Amino acid sequence: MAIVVSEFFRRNPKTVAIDLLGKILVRIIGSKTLEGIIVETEAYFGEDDPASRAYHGKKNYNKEMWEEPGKIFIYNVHNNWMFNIVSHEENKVGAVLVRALHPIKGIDEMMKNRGVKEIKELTSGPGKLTKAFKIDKYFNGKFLSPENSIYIEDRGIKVEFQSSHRIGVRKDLKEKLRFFVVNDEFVSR
DNA sequence: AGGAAGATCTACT
DNA sequence: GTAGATCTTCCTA
Repeated sequence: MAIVVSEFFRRNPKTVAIDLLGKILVRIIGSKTLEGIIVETEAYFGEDDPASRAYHGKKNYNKEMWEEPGKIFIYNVHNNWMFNIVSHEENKVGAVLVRALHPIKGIDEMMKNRGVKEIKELTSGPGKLTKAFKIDKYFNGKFLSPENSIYIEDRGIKVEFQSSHRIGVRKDLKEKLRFFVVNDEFVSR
C-alpha cells in the first residue's frame, strides 16, 4: 500500500524519521524495480538546528526544506548525493535523511550501479544507497510518487529501533535524532 | 579563487 | 580498526 505522501510527511521530522523505519523505498528504472527497507534515518529541523542545512536561513541550495512535505531534497557532500524527504508541520521547516536501506529486490541492478559485489556494501550508507538506486540531483524538488519512478510503500513491516546522535555533524542538538533498526546489518555503523 | 561539507574508498598499522 | 586522499557542488570573497 502506498503511503499518502501529503499526510505522512506533514508531521514533525522526528516522528516521520521513526515512522519511516520498516517502510519500503521503491525505485523504477526502465523495466527494473529496485526495493529496499528503510533501516536508518535522521531528522533535521529548521533554523534553530545547527546541524541542519536550513540553519543559515533560506538559500538556493536548501529552499526545498521550506516547501511542501513529501518533496525530495537532494544535496551533495564529498561527491555523494544525500537523499532527504521534506518533512515538517504547517509553516515549519525540516527534512528526514535516509541513511541506509536493506535491499530486497533488484540486487543485481544495485551491484551494477555500485560496482561492488558484497551485498552488505550496496546500501549501507547515505551516499551508497543513492548510487545503488541511481538517485541524483535530478530528483531534487520532485514529489515521491510512482509517476516520478520513486515512492514509498507501507507493507506493514514492524521493526524494533534504537536512537543515537546524528552522524558526522559538527554540532548536534541534545536530542537523539538518528534512528535505526536493531540488529540489521545494513545500518551504516 | 578558495574552501568546506550530514561520506566513501583504499591502504595500511 | 583507523588514518588519509578523494576531486563534486555550492557557498563566500
